[in-house]
Amino acid sequence: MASDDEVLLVRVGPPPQRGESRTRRDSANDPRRIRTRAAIVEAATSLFLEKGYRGTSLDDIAALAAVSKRTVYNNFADKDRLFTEIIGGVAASAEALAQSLTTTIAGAADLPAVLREAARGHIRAVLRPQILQLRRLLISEANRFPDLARDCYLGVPGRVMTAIADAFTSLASRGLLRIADPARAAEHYSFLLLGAALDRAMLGLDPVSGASEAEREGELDRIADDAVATFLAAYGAQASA
Amino acid sequence: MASDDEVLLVRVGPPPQRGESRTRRDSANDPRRIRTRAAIVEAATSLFLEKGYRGTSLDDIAALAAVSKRTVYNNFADKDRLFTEIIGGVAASAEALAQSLTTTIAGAADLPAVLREAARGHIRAVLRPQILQLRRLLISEANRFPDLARDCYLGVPGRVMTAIADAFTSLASRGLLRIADPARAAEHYSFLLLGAALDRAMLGLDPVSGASEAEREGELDRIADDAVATFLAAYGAQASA
DNA sequence: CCTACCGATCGGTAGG
DNA sequence: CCTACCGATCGGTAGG
Repeated sequence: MASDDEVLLVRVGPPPQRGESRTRRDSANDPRRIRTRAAIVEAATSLFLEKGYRGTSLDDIAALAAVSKRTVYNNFADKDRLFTEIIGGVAASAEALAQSLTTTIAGAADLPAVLREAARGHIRAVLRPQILQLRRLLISEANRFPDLARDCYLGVPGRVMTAIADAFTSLASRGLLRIADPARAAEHYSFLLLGAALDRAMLGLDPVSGASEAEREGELDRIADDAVATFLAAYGAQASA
Repeated sequence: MASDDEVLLVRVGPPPQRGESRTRRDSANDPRRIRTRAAIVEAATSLFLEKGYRGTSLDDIAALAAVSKRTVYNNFADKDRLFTEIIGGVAASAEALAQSLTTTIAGAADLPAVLREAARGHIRAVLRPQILQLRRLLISEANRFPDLARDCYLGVPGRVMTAIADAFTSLASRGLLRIADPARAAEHYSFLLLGAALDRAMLGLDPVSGASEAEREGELDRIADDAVATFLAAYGAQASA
């Protein structure tokens, strides 16, 4: 499984240009400014994910980034825009991570084995601490930032869902699955796999019950295998529904 | 289906006695004190559910309850305890609501029809605005109130899950289901039914896509029926898994 | 039970 | 003169 834990914190780069990209080009590409902005983004990302929107003050962000608060305001118009950019960046990273999960399914030869492998990776990706924090944060602030929550949902789990639905359609056309409604089948697959663990994780409970690391890994595998077994029993080529 | 929307706001009654229940018995049962406390509980419940913990000030609560802020502190030690009592009361009401959903399944004669009916009621109960707000609130404050979140989870969805598992065990012993792991089967049933709609609702999206009321009701029925069909295809007596 | 008020901290901005 | 950035502080409001 992927070990790129930092992929979620990278969003480092020049600030978005607003019109006057020609005349201010030099200052925008100033290495000092780029470094400063990256430090703010990194600090804000970890603080927002950990403490939420209201729980994070601009003083905290400035302190962690080792810049003055005025410097934060020189790079971001206000707290709302900073938050939106940060979460959008994390969601974009999560989206890239998610896409890699669904490419392998469609070409499956031994479907059960491939589905089990994909499911084992999928549940571990979704249960990564950063992803769980992102979900919690979007849920917490869905009232304050409804567009952000909707865009992130459509961008990450929504795209994964349609990718799974497309893969199922392809598998059905090859006679490997019996799918009447691909979108519904993708929902069923996703929540057979993720529902219980995600629900527990969102409420701060351990998503899996194992004590040791090995027990937890085994439990994750069992969840994935059971989900695939139930899915194939219902949607497999030889199934009755 | 139940139309008792106010069942979640009732928790009206004398304050919990702390030791000295004899000497202060009169003042604790004072009708004025009971009425005042009920007003505070009602105001705090609606504000906490709507605006969250940090978004609700004690001034707001006092104003809505038409009492002074000092009166709130005369009834509740601090904001944390007020919040904990409020949420515990809402969860207790939700628990009572949930229990009624699972009693009918076990004695099923026509299992598919009974499951469909139970599922249609179940998803509507979970998607009630107050229940969704409670879930959102517990997720948002799971870091600040970990014990509360855990207790509410074990008390409401956890008990529903075990009740479903027990019903499945009974149905399996009568040859109507093929269940190897009742707890897992209950998870699969629950999240086939609720997963997608709950996930969308948590992020502020419409859980169902219909525009008119009738379309939304039809979509809810379809979600329930599809979940039951998939579940029975996998776990029904004539299924292969 | 109310008015008044506290230590602290919030998001945002002043001058240099 | 420009920029990026600083120390200090603004007016309001939080829980208590």
